[in-house]
Amino acid sequence: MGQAGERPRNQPVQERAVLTRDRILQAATEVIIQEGVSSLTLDKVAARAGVSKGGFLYHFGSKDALIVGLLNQVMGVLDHELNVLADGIEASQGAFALAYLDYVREPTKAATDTAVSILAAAAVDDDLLDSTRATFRRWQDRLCHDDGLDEVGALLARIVGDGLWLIDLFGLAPPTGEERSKVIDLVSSLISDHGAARDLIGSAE
Amino acid sequence: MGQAGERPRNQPVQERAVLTRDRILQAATEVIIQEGVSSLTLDKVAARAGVSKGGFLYHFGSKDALIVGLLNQVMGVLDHELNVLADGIEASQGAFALAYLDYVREPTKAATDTAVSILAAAAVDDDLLDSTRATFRRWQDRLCHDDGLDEVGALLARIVGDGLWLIDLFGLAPPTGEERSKVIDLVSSLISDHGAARDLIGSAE
DNA sequence: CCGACTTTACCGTCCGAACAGACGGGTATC
DNA sequence: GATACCCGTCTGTTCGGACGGTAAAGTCGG
Repeated sequence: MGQAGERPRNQPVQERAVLTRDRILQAATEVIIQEGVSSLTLDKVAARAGVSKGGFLYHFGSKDALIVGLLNQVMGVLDHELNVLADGIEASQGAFALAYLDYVREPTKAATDTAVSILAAAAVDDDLLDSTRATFRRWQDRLCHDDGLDEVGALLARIVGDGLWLIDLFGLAPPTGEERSKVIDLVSSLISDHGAARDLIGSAE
Repeated sequence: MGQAGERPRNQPVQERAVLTRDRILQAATEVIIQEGVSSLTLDKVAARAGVSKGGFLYHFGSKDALIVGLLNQVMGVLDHELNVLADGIEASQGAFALAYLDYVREPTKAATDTAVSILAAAAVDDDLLDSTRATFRRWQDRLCHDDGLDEVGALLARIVGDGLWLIDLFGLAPPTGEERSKVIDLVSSLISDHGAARDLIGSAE
């Protein structure tokens, strides 16, 4: 059997319940990362979480519910980390965009988990991604409006950020740290300098 | 039943065989697009291709083989279309990079098929993507060397190209044609103008 | 403070459906 | 008549999830 996360006894029920829920989510993430999306079965997740199948189904009524739970949790973490990163940037404008880019400077655990969950959702049923899509739409809005960026710069930041992130996920010849950072620096300076984009377009045609 | 693609009779065997093969690949692609990756079963693909299950297994010995075939075919198409596009661009340098960007100006069928196949492969078994990864590595090499671009520009082109493509795949708030084209134009002019990138980096720090 | 009751959190088993792949053929083409 | 191409059926297995049971934790009247 997989190493069952120890299940604490003699605790307030409500508290223990949420811990079990978290253990299940954690177990599911581990299964996907280690064995792939197709190995994500209720039995395997339950076993790894140290819970019976019935116990599992008490917390998540279906496999779809598990995946939605996975997405909600991990997207929440991502959103929070992005906010923290944005707050730590002292730029007058474009702080969120710079954070968005800085976040993918190297692959992080939360980003990987999210990507993995998205992949699982897409593999099972496309509709499960609806709430995730809403989050991305919110990020796009925030990039456009809250930061005072021009729309092209905002979109560029998101494409580069998401692009790197998704390239990492599928392992499609992901760039290593050196060039990767240079690209991020380039794009960062591009969107910080308001007139640069327009000048370049003008000189091109 | 699904509309079985008509199966031509009275034809040279070899020719008919390859046609059947193509019909199967086509049917598999349609199933994934219309019903999702999880609905990709041998029975369904065989029925839609107008072939018995045994007939299917004659051409593809396993489900994995089907997915690999799917990837190889569609990546070949993509590679070919990219080359055609690159040949039609009269730029002195960076033609392939410009083609790479131009290709995702709007989502195309081949790109969608590829993405969908990649998703299927990733969902079933990560290793099935190995040959696809090799193709991306070749593209990256070509972007770097054959075009005389600087490495940062080459990488930027690929990140933006792949980024847009993958955002489309998952429907993660994909940008519409207007802004999308502006971003592509911006990046295109950036990588065409050799000194622009360096100037921007210099002025930023 | 104490019993009776309800609710929460979880267990173990069972089942039907779906699926991948094997096999033993048939038939048209060379 | 050999062989490439294809058919139809069968089987073992796997997986999702329904279900009945149970022991704690919480609630409440007396």
